[in-house]
Amino acid sequence: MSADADKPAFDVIELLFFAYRDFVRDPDEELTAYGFGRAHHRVLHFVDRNPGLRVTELLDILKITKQSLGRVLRELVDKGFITQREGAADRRQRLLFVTERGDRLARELARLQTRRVSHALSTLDAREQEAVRRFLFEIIEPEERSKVSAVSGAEIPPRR
Amino acid sequence: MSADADKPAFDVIELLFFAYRDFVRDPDEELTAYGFGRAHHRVLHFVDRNPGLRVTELLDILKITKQSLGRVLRELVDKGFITQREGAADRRQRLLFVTERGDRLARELARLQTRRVSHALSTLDAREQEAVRRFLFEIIEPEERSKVSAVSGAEIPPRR
DNA sequence: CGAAATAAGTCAACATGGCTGACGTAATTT
DNA sequence: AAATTACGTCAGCCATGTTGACTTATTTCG
Repeated sequence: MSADADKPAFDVIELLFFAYRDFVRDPDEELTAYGFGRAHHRVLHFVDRNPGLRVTELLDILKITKQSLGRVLRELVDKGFITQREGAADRRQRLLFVTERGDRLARELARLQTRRVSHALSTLDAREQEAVRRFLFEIIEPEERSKVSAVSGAEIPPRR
Repeated sequence: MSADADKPAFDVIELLFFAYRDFVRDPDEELTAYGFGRAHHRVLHFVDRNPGLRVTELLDILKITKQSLGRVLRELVDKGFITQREGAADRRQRLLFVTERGDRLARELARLQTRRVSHALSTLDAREQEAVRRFLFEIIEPEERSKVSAVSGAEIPPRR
């Protein structure tokens, strides 16, 4: 096989650390201007991408507790970046939507990260770009993969 | 070009989030048994990989403050996972080394992450694997790349 | 119908790991 | 001899995660 499963993959482990460290840098800076942090970014992002998201679904995506989410969600609602609407079928639900302001911020943050990602992808041909997507997808915990496919637009080409 | 620099790269942005979320999961669990957290892991990892690392260098790698590092470093030293030795040339320096215990833990944590990474790499051919390394390397802030090459064993094949 | 389960929110207390600012000490460099 | 550097430390603050307990409204199920 090409990958020695036994020999420590130090290089990729470290690249993941450094890449992620810098991947979240630009948004982090921008967010301080709004009094927000990384946690707010994540919530805003997934609500922007999935209008009408239920709170329970968001908790499952983020893998944090209801209480942790509660704090940042309240701030996002108070400052007018997210609104909640009662579910039509199930009135216990508080479906989440971004406001126009929320959408603008979400897209600005996505633009910053897209700039970085697009640059990196531009050094690869189409097949190699697909390989990157497959690699990241396969890093994800197996039971989580179907959920990621559902929530994210990412289409992962099959192995081989 | 293959990558639309304007169209938001939502798929890769989200894959990076989910992949990193799960990438740090196994070590996080293991670490609680020692009363350590993610911050200790990072310190232990880079000292294990770079014996004799200087404190200043470590600060530059982690991009945190001296005070933040001080806390976790003290705990790692107190619990016998890291030792400090006076620099031979410059006696102001406190060069960092892992103890035998430290080495064992560092390698165990690396094993967990290697398992995940190796699996993901195994779905790719050799050229695609190189593409993954190049992608991650290009995500890193340009001025940081040479430092990463120096500290990490990662050999990044040139673009094209 | 009534009981149980579910969706969501909230209060309180605590842990981790960042941060700033101010200082101190030893050693090296200029 | 003075300035700089490497490292450490005290004190306090902030963001974001945790557990545990409890409430309210609504839906589901026997």
